[in-house]
Amino acid sequence: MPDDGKPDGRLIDTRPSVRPLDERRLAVLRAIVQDYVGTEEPVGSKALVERHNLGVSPATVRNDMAALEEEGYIHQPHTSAGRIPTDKGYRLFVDRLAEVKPMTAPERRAIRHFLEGAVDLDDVVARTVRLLAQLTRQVAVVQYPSLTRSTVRHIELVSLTPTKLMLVLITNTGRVEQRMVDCPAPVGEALLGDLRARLNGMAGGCRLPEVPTVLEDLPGGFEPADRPAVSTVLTVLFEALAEQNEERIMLAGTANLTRFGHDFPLTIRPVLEALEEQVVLLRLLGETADSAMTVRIGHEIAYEGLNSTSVVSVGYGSGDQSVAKLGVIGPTRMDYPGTMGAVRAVARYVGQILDES
Amino acid sequence: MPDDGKPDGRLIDTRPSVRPLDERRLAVLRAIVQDYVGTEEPVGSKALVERHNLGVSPATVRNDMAALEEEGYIHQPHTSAGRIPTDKGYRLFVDRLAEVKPMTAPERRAIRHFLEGAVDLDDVVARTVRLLAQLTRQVAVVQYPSLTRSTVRHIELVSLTPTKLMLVLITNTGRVEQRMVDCPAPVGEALLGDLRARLNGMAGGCRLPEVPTVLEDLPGGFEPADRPAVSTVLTVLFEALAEQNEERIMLAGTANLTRFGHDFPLTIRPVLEALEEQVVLLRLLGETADSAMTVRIGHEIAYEGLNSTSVVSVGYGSGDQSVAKLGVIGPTRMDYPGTMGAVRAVARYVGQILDES
DNA sequence: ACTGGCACTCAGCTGGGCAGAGTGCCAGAA
DNA sequence: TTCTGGCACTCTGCCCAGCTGAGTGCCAGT
Repeated sequence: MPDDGKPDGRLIDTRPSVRPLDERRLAVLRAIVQDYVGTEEPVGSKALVERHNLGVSPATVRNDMAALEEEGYIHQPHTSAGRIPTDKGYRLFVDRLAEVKPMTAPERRAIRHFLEGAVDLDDVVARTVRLLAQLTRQVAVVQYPSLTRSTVRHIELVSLTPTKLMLVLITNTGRVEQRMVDCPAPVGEALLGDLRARLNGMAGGCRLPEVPTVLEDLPGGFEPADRPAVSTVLTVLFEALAEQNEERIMLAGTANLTRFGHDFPLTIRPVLEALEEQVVLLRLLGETADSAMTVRIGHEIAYEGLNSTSVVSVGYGSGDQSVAKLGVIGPTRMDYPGTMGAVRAVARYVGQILDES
Repeated sequence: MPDDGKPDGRLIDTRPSVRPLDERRLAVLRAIVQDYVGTEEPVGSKALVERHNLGVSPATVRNDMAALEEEGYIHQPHTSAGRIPTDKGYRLFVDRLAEVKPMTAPERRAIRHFLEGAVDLDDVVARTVRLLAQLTRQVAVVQYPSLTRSTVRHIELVSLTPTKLMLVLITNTGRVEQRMVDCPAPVGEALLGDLRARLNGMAGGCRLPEVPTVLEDLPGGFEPADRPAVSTVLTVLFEALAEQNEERIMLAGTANLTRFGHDFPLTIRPVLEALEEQVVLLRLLGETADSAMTVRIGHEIAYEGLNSTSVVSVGYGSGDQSVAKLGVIGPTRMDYPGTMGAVRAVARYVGQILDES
């Protein structure tokens, strides 16, 4: 179907001088991507017209393909083979040619049901990551809800020996962090109780990043003799808060890497290496936009070992606040609409589950 | 070098009637294993005599090989190829022909130094598993120190709402477990303090499995009105203790799977799948003898997906008590002496580190 | 602007032939 | 009896050539 004058204010100039890709060419590209993703084999002009009914002849399609190749959207492994999409081709496909494929109602029910069985935060994350791996048949990554957006539910101090305390921080997302504190002087029960009460009174309900500001002046309210101990506790607490940006991640579905492709011994190695580096994964997820779904394709990914993969990621959270990210990693030739649908659906339901708990 | 009369009390009957494998044949088997592990290729008689100086001719070695094959220790992929060891051959090698290769002094220093940097239990385990993967160039598995052998350092109760408590259990191995408790009736501060004190007084220092016995009669010591709440807390505590047999595991070095062999797309898949199943890994480690090092080879492993791998595992712990297991998983054709040396050394040093903290 | 036809290219398969590694066996030496 | 050298045999792996088929680019014609 040709350009029949979309209301873009240029009805007269029906053929703007810059017309790199008309409708049919896009349709051809879309068809190439779909076929290649399905068959894993370079797709030729003849097969294309047979499988999709674009009402033109192979020769015409060949011309379009030549143009698409010229512009860098597809590429020929060797003369006289079919075409395969380039990273740029997938990019165009994702941006303009594909719609996120929504999950069916039974699928949605299954997701919800599966996640609802979780008993604690660990379990929620574990179930989510497995579910995502299974739905997409790819490698799934889920980041634990970050502490930076959560709030203090309770701070507990436990005396282990006269000078040794255990500091326990409990957040509203159910996460618990503990730290040892070596105090410079013995801490009595009275002081401990007082400190515990004041900590909770002042910081309870605060967002974690705000805690240092809120507690800044706390030592001043204590007897001079007690101040060193109080300061030590605070230091440790602040450290714990800061360190929480070093976040945890859970992984599943690595066995799906074996479905990567023919040449996979070469591709799979760097991917496995990348997956072992929490740092890499965290950076990967970190680059995800907060609300919208992010798709990074092949060389768009900064980390070299993942240049033959694509990453689909999105934030999830309770309410509309995103508290962490999740996503999947797969070969560039992946089913983008389906993957994006699954990722979106799972993110949505995890968010709901977190809300409820 | 022929049998020159070792003092085994049978100087006269130099050739006992049962002589399935004499010295040289064992030497041949040993040489085959060593070469095959090194080259990954079937090893022939000629190459053997060249590389190891068994002072005999290839023809003689051939005869020995025929005998070894007859007995099932080695096997020929096809006529006119060299031999490769069978699982049974590796077994014999490990049991009788190989010595655990001790780490060199610099290696030991490096291990120790690397582990000493750890800041908490998670970090110890994380470092251990990475270290082990790096040393052996295989997949490493480390089980978290089990709770069943550890003791109670502290039990903390925190009131979140009048009827909602948070129970925190801290063990001497540094592990922290928390549980929510929903009480049937409001719990006042006085009761909470009392309960906390009694819990710690009675259970502090106890081994975890003994805790239920020790605390059995606790509710009786409280006012009748408070007993339901106390019972609820105990129930949750006991649950937490029981659940801890569901232990955690950490994994590293999966990228080393790519060094598995030529045919690895087929082998690697079930292995990756197995590695994702904590249950499988736990059972694998569970079958490890408590003190001695265990080596399971190929089909000796109950789990089918791992039938082309070998597992070297050993317990580790503080003092001489084993609190958990660790090990590595690699192809059956692995460097057993080296791997065993590394596993043993790492286990030893983790034990020491745990002792110190 | 599209189509049919044509010549061309090239990967992948097939089959034959060859080299090399390795074996088993046997007769003779130690 | 045990080892050795020699010999014939069996394979796999590799190379080469030729063929087939899929796919292309181009061009002339509608």
